[in-house]
Amino acid sequence: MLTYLDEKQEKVFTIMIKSTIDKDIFVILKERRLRITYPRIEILRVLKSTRNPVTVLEIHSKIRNKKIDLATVYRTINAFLEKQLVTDIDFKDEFKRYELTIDRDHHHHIVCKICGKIENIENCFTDKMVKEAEEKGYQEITHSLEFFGICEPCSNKKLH
Amino acid sequence: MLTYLDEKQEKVFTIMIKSTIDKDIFVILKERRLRITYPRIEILRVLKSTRNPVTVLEIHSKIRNKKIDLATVYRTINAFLEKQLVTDIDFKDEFKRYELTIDRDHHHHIVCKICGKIENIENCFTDKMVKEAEEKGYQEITHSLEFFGICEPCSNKKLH
DNA sequence: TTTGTTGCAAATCATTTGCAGACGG
DNA sequence: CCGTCTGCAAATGATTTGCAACAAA
Repeated sequence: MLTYLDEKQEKVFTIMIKSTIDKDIFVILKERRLRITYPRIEILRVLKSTRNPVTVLEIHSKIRNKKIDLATVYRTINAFLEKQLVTDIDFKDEFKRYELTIDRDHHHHIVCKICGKIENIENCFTDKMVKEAEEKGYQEITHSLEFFGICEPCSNKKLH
Repeated sequence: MLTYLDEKQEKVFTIMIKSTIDKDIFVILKERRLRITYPRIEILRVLKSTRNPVTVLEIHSKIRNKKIDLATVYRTINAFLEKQLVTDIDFKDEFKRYELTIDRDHHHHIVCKICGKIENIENCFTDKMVKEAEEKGYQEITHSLEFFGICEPCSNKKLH
């Protein structure tokens, strides 16, 4: 058996699964026909608890039980991506980042080019551009949009 | 010596550089304080002749003289990126793509999720969102925006 | 002459994959 | 029990880097 927990803990865990585990997580997985497993519960927990898009490495480091393999995190995130449970976001650095799509309105981000701080841009005005794409004959249109800039604290530091 | 050309050709080339070579390319490189070298001229030529964002591999395969190393293409593209001569574009596949910034208006793209065809979206309406970012205190704001959809031919094929 | 560039080969590093054993339903 | 998921280790593949030779200015 996979020894995430010792024998006693395992029984407790089994009971947890059936009862006290965050109903949301249970439902989310069920709805997408994903099996309810310990790694998936943990990864969802981390995703739900972070406000910014996170890298796979960040997810892995925030998981309590270190027995969960990095490869599992990659595979899980890709499964989530297929089920459109997360979106992938490109901040033009070496890591892909992920964010839950559920429980949040559609939004975008601005990243500080200096310190890397991330803030949300809550409004999205892309309808005219989507219309242009529709006129070209495209269907099922999605978009990815990120902003980059220098935040106030970093601007001030630049002036010494 | 680097044998792009034999001795005679080399002299011809030197003269070309000083006279008949695309003035644009000469000026572009000079303005950015980049040395005028054969690989850079070739890479600029390829970039100027392609209408869609291209990968480093595509650039390399379109270069006439195959002595030019892939690593040189990577280094050159990164130098161009620093000088803001090209922009990098993420289509969420495994390759980064690049496009000349000069000689074109600001625009975005829509990529067919099935066949990969790329078309431009000529209009950009992001000013309200940029304003939101400015209100948060950000300066020197840029953005990356790509659209994804299914093009008309691919939609038709899906219906058999 | 000085400094920047290139070719070549090797290294890097995020991500993927094969497989056998373990788990979920 | 069947089919899916996971851990482990090894592979993959785009991109980067060290270095010595070479070219631009």
